[in-house]
Amino acid sequence: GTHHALDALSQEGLSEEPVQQQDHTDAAGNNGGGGGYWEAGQAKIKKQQQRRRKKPMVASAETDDDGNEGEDDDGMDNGNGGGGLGMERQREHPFIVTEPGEVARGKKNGLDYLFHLYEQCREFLLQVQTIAKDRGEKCPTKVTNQVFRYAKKSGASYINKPKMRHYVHCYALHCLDEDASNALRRAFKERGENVGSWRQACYKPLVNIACRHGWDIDAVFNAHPRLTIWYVPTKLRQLCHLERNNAVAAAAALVGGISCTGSSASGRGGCG
Amino acid sequence: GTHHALDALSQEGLSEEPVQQQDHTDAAGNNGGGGGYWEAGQAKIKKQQQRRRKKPMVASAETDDDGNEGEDDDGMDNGNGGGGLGMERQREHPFIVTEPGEVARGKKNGLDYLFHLYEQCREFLLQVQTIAKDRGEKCPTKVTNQVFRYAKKSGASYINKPKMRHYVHCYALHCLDEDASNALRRAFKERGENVGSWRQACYKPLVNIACRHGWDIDAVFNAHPRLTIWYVPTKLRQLCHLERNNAVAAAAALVGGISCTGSSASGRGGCG
DNA sequence: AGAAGGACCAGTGGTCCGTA
DNA sequence: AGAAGGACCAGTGGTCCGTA
Repeated sequence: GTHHALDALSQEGLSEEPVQQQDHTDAAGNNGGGGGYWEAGQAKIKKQQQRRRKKPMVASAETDDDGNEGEDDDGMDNGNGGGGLGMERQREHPFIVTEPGEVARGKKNGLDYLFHLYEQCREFLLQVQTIAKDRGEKCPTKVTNQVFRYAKKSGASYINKPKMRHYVHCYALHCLDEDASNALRRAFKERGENVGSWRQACYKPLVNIACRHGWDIDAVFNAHPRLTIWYVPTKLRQLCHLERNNAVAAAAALVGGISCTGSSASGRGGCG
Repeated sequence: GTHHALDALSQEGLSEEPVQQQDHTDAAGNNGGGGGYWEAGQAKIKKQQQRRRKKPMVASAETDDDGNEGEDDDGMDNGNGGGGLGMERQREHPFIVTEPGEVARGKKNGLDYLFHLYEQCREFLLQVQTIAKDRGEKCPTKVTNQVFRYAKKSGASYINKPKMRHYVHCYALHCLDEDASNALRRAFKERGENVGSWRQACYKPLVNIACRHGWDIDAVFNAHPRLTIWYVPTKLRQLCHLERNNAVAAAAALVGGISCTGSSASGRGGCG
């Protein structure tokens, strides 16, 4: 692998939080009843669902650093029932908006490091693929749960699914238009914006790229070798769809009452 | 769609069975504990798992033919709580081994009809894809649960997942080498073999095809436009893997103690 | 307040086994 | 016995929300 100097950067001075322990006594179930698939992508219906509140947990303990203890098998050791009391689990430093090449100071991580995590995931996927092919098992083409599990088992405990999914579109912009990505970083750093607003701002240039490719954001992802292994984020997909509809409506307004020729949905309006 | 005269054939004189009703009171759960992913593909370990026995059900009722009742929405109506008593649900006729072009007599279905079901699934997938693209939702590339649900909703109640998965490799042979498939059908019909043994016999020629493509059965499926939408069956994948290992072992035996040059795993032995 | 990530949940892939 | 398919289950994709 091409393990990078950046790896070391994130390891110094991690934030800490008390370790939690989960009791697995509640069975999930409830596969009965309603909800069609088609409704899922629609509007905000599902957002209204009640979620069972997680009950506050008792602070507990486990030995951290469950890296490679030399198990020869790939079975997950999800035995959380580690030993002593009072240990604290580390949590990654929060990201801040940094310029390209800039190393974050203090208990922060920079965006070069964020993007490097995506490269690491890609390497883990490649390893999982190699193993799967060798064993004659089905071979993942995307960064799946299996890959995240493999990364964790390989000691990369700082990689996790919610984080990687959260920033996928930022990485996408970095891959697809590095100049635009760099300019955005510099602008948001200068304005003193936080990571959340930088992240939000990454959507728009991507929607414009999709526009230039007939609004097919999947095709955009699949055309890029480092991006094709990532699922297109739901929100980005929805934004592209909304903008396409806007473009279609604008085009329709232009022609007024004249009947549609059938090419308007894929017609080129302005792409931002 | 290219709806076919074969569709009608399966509709006359279906077998019957009493309708069952499922109570959803048992919650599944049990997500605690062991079992790593990697073990799943390995050997027969998982086969030993105990399965909870389903308790015998009370015979109940529902109105059949839940085809297009004119719902304008795609939500599943999985309300099983239909009306009158004493109705009986129909079950498809069993398949028999037929020659190409031969129509099954009596309460049987022939193999042309079986293969036609795969073409119908493909059409349903194409429709699902069209709808998904139009809505800006993620677009399936394979025949998924969603497609089976759509097929059922569209009135094709004779299509179901276990059946289609069961015979996928038979359809694969039909796609990849129609002459060999036809010859096999004729031979097995002549010998009076049942569908099960014909189905078993379809594996071997496919393994030979995989052999000629460097044992990459996924590549074989993906190279064929009508086959790429089907998941490679687990058993076929395993057979290809086993045969590859045999070929490697045989090659290794030939060279004896001489050190490996690294090309043996993909080297060409005989392909049957 | 802004942010990281454990853990949850609906719906999936896969196929067993109660059914006839 | 041979076969069709309802229904189950482990592990997935997706992300909420309790946490700090």
